Amino acid sequence: MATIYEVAALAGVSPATVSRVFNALPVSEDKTRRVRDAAAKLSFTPNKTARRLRNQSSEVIALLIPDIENPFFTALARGVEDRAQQSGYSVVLCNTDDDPAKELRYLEIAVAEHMAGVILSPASDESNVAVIAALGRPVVAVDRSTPYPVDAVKVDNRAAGIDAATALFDAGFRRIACIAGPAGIENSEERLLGWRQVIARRGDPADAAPEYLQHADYRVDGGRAAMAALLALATPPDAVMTTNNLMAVGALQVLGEAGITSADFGVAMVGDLPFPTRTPPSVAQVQLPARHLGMTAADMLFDRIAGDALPARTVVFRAELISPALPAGAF
Amino acid sequence: MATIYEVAALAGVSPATVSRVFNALPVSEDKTRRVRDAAAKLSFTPNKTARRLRNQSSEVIALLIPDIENPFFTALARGVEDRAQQSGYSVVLCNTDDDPAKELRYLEIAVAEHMAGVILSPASDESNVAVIAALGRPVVAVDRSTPYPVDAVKVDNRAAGIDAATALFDAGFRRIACIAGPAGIENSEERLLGWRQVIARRGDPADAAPEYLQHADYRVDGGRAAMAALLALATPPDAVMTTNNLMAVGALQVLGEAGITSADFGVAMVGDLPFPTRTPPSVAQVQLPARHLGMTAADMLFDRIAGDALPARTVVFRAELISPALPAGAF
DNA sequence: ATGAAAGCGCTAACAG
DNA sequence: CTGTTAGCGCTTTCAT
Repeated sequence: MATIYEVAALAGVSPATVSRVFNALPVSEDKTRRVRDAAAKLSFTPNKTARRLRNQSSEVIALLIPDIENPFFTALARGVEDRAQQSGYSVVLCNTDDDPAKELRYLEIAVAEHMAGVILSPASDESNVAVIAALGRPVVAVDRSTPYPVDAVKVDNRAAGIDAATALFDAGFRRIACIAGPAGIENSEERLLGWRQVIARRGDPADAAPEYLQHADYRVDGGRAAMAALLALATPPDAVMTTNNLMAVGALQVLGEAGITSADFGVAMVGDLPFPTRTPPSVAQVQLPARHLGMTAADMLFDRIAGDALPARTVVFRAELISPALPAGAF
Repeated sequence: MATIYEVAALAGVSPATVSRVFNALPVSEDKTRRVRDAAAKLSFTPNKTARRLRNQSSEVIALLIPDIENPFFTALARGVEDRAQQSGYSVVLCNTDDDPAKELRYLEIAVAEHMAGVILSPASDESNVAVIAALGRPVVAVDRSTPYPVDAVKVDNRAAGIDAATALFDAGFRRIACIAGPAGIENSEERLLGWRQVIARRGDPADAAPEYLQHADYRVDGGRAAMAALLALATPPDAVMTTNNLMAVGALQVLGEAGITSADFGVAMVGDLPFPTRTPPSVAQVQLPARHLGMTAADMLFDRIAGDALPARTVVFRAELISPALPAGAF
């Protein structure tokens, strides 16, 4: 790894001039060429660590997501990455496991590593965004928001919940259960609210049971457990909606194992069924624009990095219902 | 952000002593306490960038994978991450898109950013591992190997291909097609070889057709296109195996759209069907220990970082066939 | 337009 | 055990 000193010596200029050439500052044409030649000969690459120490900032942003194994978040990550690439930034992907401690650790790393900014999907309301925002580093919340006033990109979760529940009602189901995410995760709470609203407005109280609301973690096994509990009820529901994609996968697995088909049982979800092998899958999906969320969050972050100092904004996307002709047969 | 100088001043010691305390070097108990108190009061965190510039190394490793949206690679990433966490390292996840140029860019970043090591799934045979290995930074190849002599963790791809093809034969299928990955990607070539071997050994030449071998990219749409091409043949196959998970998803989609069930058509894959909604899915899967690959690669990398200088090793895992009672009905 | 020199925050000799 | 000091490689005044 050659340094600017070696390049300077070879080119017969000062280190400062080498630096200027690599930072597109005014340098005479002649010297510019000599520096470039020398740099090429030595295959010189500016040392980013030194530059970072000097500048107190780097061209790296952190993306903190709760579950790297959830296709929703990987699609979101793709969106962020694509935009970052365009802007010459690298993305450090961190998996928080929805663990506030892990999240805090990564936020501190982001500070200590002089990252240019952070995009995160907060693990909880107490997510310590202040840690990083206090240092003047831009932060954008994505998919979930935080009490701390920073930019945010989300979907209209209430509407998404309403759409999912409505699709089941419209298909003729009446005892509609809901498998919600962990209490305290904002987007799940909102989607759940949409379900409640539809039940209250269109349902018959006789069709409702408190057990029709199940809470689970946001993963496949959580969906499985919740669905099993629902089927074990004295009067099981005749349909279920889930507040995310992976819990729907678990629910469908359990339904399949119980030999129940979509002729008997409605399924709707907020999110996209990941890697479906049949088309159309006989479940209603309220599709989330994951990739766009990521792209938009990245755009906002780069605006902030560029110095934009307007008050915090929130962008809300509307999710789109893809409803098959329910009921349809096997799932 | 306080510095060691401020901490030193407050504690009444020299900066070097502060440094020593934070690096667990011998310091008297009294001063240690004073330093810790002062550091706490100033909420001092060592500046990692400065440390990195000084040490020419950091506690960050890079993980380069070809497709972050493929659950196989996210599971692998989880394995790496878990081990890294245990060892106090952070993981920078980079998505190469199987693009050698992007890959090279990330490798150069890994060097310039003073990362402690790299785990990568090479995009091609020409992957310029030399760039990083030449600098004495450890590199471990995972899932795919490279001509450059570095540590590697892989699966027995030939055996996996044989297992997949054999499962279809054993289920009574005879005109067995293969949807292989891009030519030049080692693991696909090996799995394909397994298929060839089974066909040659057990098949009737009359049942074979050159068109039964299709090449596609490693993604869902590639699998779709290849499956459509197979179904359009004058004499279509009666079964297909794919050399990865996502292409199988695409193939299954097309079969479903064509109204073909597993009673008529066998499907096998090297890899795991991601997020299946029915159990057991009526396809044969040769399951890949993705997470273990990641964990093992990380372990090897940390060994190297710790100074292990033995000749390059390759660890090969054996994949495990999960075969349903084929044929079974709807996919 | 260009060079000399200071310093970002930390660690590792080297003295003591 | 502890303090002093010299950099790691780069950017940026401040002169020229």
